Amino acid sequence: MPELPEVETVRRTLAPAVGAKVSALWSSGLPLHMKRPLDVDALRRASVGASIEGVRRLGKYLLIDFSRRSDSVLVHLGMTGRLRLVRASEPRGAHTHVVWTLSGGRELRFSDPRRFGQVGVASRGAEREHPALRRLGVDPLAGELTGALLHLHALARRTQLKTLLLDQSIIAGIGNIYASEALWRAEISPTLRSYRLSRERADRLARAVVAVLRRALTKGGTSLRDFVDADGLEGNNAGYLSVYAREGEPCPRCKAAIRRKVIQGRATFYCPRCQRV
DNA sequence: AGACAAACCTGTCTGC
DNA sequence: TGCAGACAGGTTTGTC
Repeated sequence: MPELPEVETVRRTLAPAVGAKVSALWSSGLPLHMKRPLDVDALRRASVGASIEGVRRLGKYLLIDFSRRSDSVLVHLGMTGRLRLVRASEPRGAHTHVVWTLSGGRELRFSDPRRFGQVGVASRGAEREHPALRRLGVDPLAGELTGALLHLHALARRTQLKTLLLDQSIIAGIGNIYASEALWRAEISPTLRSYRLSRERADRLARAVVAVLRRALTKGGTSLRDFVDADGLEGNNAGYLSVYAREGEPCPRCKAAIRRKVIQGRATFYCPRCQRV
């Protein structure tokens, strides 16, 4: 579900939790990401008794910082994960796996039916040494993504361009929806071999990636089924998708029928006429 | 190097 | 109505 715009939307809607003090932590005890059990003790040490100082985002990961604690809480939403700020009186839905009890009668809850998400801790100030964050590439919303950089990485690889876009060690935050959308916007075929990407098209693609992510963010993210922000609100970007999940519909640019093709095991949508190899 | 499949899980939708 | 199968926004791991 959540790619960079969705994760950033969650981060922003968690702002009202800043300053809240954590009094307790509960866990379902079920393992999350890759069947690894939650380190509940580490989570408690990092958060219980402290106040939330801020929430940061690295790629699709969220980092929650606490006062006077050397570890931050690390959250990845996986496919169906939700991080919600609710009143403690609100009923706890199924698939709730971690709950932080906050001051002011509120709770921060992590739920995830498929349990592909992650909740853990990372050393504050040395987050980048965490295995999950060590190899993250540039952040497209931080102005770090340039055509030159994208071109450099593309030249070094022979893979299909869409696969390159999904590689978090190059650009952190693009997922399956926005990979298709950015390639459509840049008018480049998802199957183009990376090393054949011209510098000019790399510039265009870099701009397209940023534009597509920025617009999605202004719409509060894309909700196709599961995504909601910390307040439980769905995003409004789904209606602005040009090709994703629109197989057979006319291309908004040239009216040719949009096609679906599996690349790297993931559904990929593109216009066969105006996206050229 | 890279393509591919499977694995981790549950829910939903489709077609018979 | 029931059931099987396909599919889902992510990441890791293993095989060829």
